[in-house]
Amino acid sequence: MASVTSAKPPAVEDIAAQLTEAVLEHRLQPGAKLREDEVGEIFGVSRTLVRQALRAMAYEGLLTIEKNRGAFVAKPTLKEAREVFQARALLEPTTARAAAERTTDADIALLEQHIEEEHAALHRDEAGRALKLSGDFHLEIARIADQHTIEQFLRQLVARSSLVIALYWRRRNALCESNAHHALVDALRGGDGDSAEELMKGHLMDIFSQLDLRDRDEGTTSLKDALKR
Amino acid sequence: MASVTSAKPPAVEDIAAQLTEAVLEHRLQPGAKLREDEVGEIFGVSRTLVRQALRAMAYEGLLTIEKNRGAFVAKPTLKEAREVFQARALLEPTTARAAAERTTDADIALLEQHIEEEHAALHRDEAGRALKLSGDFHLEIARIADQHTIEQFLRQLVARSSLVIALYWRRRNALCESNAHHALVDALRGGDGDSAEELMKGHLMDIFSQLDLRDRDEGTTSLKDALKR
DNA sequence: CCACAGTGGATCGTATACAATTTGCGCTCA
DNA sequence: TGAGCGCAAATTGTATACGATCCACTGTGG
Repeated sequence: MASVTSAKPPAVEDIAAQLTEAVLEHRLQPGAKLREDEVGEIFGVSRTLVRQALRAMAYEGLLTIEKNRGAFVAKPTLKEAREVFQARALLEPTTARAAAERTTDADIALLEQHIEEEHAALHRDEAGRALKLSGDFHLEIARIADQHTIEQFLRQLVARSSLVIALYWRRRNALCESNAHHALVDALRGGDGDSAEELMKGHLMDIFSQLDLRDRDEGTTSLKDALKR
Repeated sequence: MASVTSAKPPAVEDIAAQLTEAVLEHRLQPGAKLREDEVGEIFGVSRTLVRQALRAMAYEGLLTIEKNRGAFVAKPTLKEAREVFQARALLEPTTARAAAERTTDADIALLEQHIEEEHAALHRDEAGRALKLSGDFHLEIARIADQHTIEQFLRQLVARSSLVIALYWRRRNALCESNAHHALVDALRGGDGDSAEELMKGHLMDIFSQLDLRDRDEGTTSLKDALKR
């Protein structure tokens, strides 16, 4: 878990941000438990603030809070995994189109820097970090489109996508998609809304198709039930 | 504000639910302040639970929490108002189409009952209550479509729509849309996805066009900026 | 040897106490 | 008279204390 480098007073958002980063980078695996005392001790705050942070993350769908049991990194079911990408498929292509109409040179530079960092992270064998940066790329497009509401929804969906990938990713070999991001930047630079929309649609389908979402034995869905017969 | 009719121990969800209902029914106007002590006294709980409820509502976009100042019923800006309906336009038509494929007789009965209640509320001159029921109708469709993730997003959007309507509704005369809901039910009953999608799209455009979203002096949107020139 | 009830420790849920911040009022002084 | 300073009341932010719940362990009885 991330160390506390700040001088004195970490706020709720800091706690949530660091924990979120750890989840998105797969340093905290789905199912991992986050005890309030433990987290509080790490950040040097009382449980009050920790609870706020954990609840905020639960609202984002990153954690599951079970009454009297504690907070756990969420484990999306197959159905939830499909829903996440179905929702993204509804929101992102149109948003990419809108972004194409408004992209500035500064935006392009920022996006390219993003891709660069992602590439560098991969080179350093930091797959988790690369994945997070890849997600941020998608959020950046929503920001360019100046659609704050959709951006907030996408924040949740991208985060939950990270959990889905942690659970259902097929191959272990790295990414295959930095091309897709490059192509998107080209479309945005050219102000080509049609292409941007189509590229985004295809990109999402690509990711989705690389997940293993066949029905399977649902993990820890009760050994008891499995043996009941 | 709603009285506490329950016997003994109101939980966080109860508090949030009652407050939310009050906002959706316009018994609490945008800008209204919710003091923690006051709310706590009404519900007979400590500020701890009230704070949880208020934060939950803030995540839904119903309240704005200003640090050290308190919680206020949100006042969506023009931009936010537009964004809410743009997001709904992306999510709801496709969801209505999906719902048409899965609608059962029980669903139809429930939807019709909904319309009936809405009508009755209007007859009793409870415009706020009718508005809330109208929102629930839209959520019900997402539920029928079995899209839990989208339903959650829509819950936020519908709730915020209620605030938008409180602020930007043009005419004071009642509703004009119970027809639209009837037509949707017909399409769903017939399993006609195409119609359902089109009807929903038109319905949203209708509502949107009845809002007064011309640029205007944005209330408290920073006197400072307004005087800067 | 296994099943099961009792018990203790760990952990979360809620209330309360205290600290920090804001805000409005009144006082002073030019 | 009016502007500015400062204090006090009100309100929120954070920490801590206490109670409730869950869970694993242990010991006993069959």
